[in-house]
Amino acid sequence: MVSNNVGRASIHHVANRAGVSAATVSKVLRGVKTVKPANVEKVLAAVKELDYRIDPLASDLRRAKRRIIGVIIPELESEFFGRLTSRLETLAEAAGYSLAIATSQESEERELKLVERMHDWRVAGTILAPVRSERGLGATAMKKIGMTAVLVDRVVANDTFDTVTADNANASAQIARKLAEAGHKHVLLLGLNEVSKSLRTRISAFREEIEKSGAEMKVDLLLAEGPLDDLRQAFSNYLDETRPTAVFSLFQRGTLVVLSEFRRRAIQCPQDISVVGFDDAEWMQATYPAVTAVVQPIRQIAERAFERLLLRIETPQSFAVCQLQPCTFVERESLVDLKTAVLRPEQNRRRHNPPG
Amino acid sequence: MVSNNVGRASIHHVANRAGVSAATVSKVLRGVKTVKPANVEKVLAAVKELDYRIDPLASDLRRAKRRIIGVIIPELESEFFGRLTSRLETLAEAAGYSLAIATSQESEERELKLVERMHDWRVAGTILAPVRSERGLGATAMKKIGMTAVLVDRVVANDTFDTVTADNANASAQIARKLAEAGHKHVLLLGLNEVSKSLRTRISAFREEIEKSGAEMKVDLLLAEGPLDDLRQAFSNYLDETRPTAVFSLFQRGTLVVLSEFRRRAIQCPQDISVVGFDDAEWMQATYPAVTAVVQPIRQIAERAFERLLLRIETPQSFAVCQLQPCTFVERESLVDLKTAVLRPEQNRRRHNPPG
DNA sequence: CTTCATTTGTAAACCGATTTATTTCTGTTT
DNA sequence: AAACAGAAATAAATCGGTTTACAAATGAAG
Repeated sequence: MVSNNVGRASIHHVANRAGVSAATVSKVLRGVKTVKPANVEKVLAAVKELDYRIDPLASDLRRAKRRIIGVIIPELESEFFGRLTSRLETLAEAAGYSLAIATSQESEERELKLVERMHDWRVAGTILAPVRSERGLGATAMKKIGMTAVLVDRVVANDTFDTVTADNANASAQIARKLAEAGHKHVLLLGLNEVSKSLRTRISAFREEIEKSGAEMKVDLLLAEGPLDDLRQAFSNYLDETRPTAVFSLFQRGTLVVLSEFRRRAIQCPQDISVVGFDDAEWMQATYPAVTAVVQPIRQIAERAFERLLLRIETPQSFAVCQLQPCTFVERESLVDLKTAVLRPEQNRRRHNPPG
Repeated sequence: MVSNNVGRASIHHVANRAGVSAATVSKVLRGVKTVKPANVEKVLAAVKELDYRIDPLASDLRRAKRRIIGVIIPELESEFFGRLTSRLETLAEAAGYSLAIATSQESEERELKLVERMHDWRVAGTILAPVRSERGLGATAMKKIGMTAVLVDRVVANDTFDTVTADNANASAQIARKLAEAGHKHVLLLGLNEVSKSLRTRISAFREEIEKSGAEMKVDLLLAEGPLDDLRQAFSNYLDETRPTAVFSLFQRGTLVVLSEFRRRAIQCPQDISVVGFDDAEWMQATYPAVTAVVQPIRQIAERAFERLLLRIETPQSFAVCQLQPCTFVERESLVDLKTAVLRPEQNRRRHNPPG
């Protein structure tokens, strides 16, 4: 029986050509040993002649487990998730899986839909970087469904799923300590998307560290939901009435907002206000000034997450582990020690007047 | 006959529950009208009770065309392809397709493998952003296979595939004109990955424009294959012996190399050397100085490409079209007019000595 | 009350693979 | 040469759907 799928040979074509049954072809291709060498030859020849390749989806259908791993991330436009996904792709391929990548676009409703889609696709497992946290719509649905999954990035420990994330708390506390030691007595924490677990962790860890250490510091917090411009506006309003000695941006694009607003207002950084950013980017070495930042261990997050997922796919695990990957810290120019710094205002003026 | 796939109801379960045949269930679900309302009710009820959802892969298997569109891009770590992919995802979903995203990691061999994988997956069509050009390994294989595809970004017109790309030539010529008009008589073109068609177009268009206009300008070209650090080194060596009046970086990360090398050497931009970048990024407004750049119409590229692909999937087209999407231009601070600018060196010194 | 034309419903084939249960082919051993 | 064990090959069932071809039910016309 020869089918009608234009241009593409099926296993039956090969069987015909080789004068054997489809079952034999399947065996040869999967390397089952119980085939006479002469027949192996014939099959291989037919495969070559017909340019035959297994249809992995048809194959998976019968095997009842698909060699596809779902990846759901909030967005693809920042370096963080791009890098993460890229690394996951490499790992997945090495393990014989393909990736089904989808972005929730920072929407929990969409996240839920995507979880369902992954379920429909019968993926072997899913790596979810939730919009919100391990209690969000997506993760909740996964739990109900009983999906094999690992949660990354905007999560904390959880008793259903393995979680892998940067050690936000530690990194944030470290920044708090540094700022306190550098004599900063008034710091603004700047964030977006209050809903993200990572952000909340960064905020609370900062506060707790200050409290614990007994340092004398006023900590302001500025958050804005929705588009980045809202945050820009809020930050601008804030600066109209307050001048902290340092700003700690809790996410990458926030750092950009800070820098560009400083520029617009001709605020000198770090002389007037210091800046530290959570989440490093390549461009931070080229800004004015170069930004001191926390760098997240993206590679490690990807690797640990994938490792756990594979483990769970292959052997059902009894309890969930929570892995915190340590961040590192790049010291550049944007953060000064108020106690030791001797500021020479004359040399620090920028030449351009702020545009507009 | 009730199957064994744990936890998941199949169409047969639903048929049983509703007391009809699987064929009827299929019809109801696909909205075929020839089903008695009473049966529609029963099926819908059973679907809800069993939480049934069609397995799209099994469904596609029989339909012989899969509702999956392949996307092959060189990398996911830069804004450009992240944005492009994101947009494509939205478009694909609106049209009832899922995306299979894969990165060639700037390797043509990998690109070829991915084309083959997409073919194995029997995708309805593929959008390829080639590592090299419309004549690279991937596109060649696609042609041989007879795959429905659209080529984007690093391509020019082609008689087999539709191509969609930024109008590199025009944008580059425009930069050439601007530089000439601003009195720059010695310009360095800085690029990576000589193999990319876009880059080659940008270079040749620049040269041709200068030649055509008869402007008097020395044009140097610096390229480096492989890692970015090679380019950094090459650029550093170049600066040891030459000082152009302007650098035109032909790609985004090149602009970063230029800026950081300037910083290291305490070269004043734009007073000592001007900079223009191809491919804008959000961070370019926060660098020192803010970078004047060409911005690529990513959204439009995604939309035109998807539109053409859909057209080809639905009705085989006879001949290929080539769409050039116009770029725009953001004027910021890094490019000066040598004829009018009055430079005041005293105010332009940066305060920090270059590190190291 | 037939007869014929429509609707509506379903059994069975099919998509392209894998897996099972069974048959056929070997090669020994009596 | 018959009997039997082990190896190799295959027919058929299966995965979860869709589609086809035909049968059954319904309705209208004669």
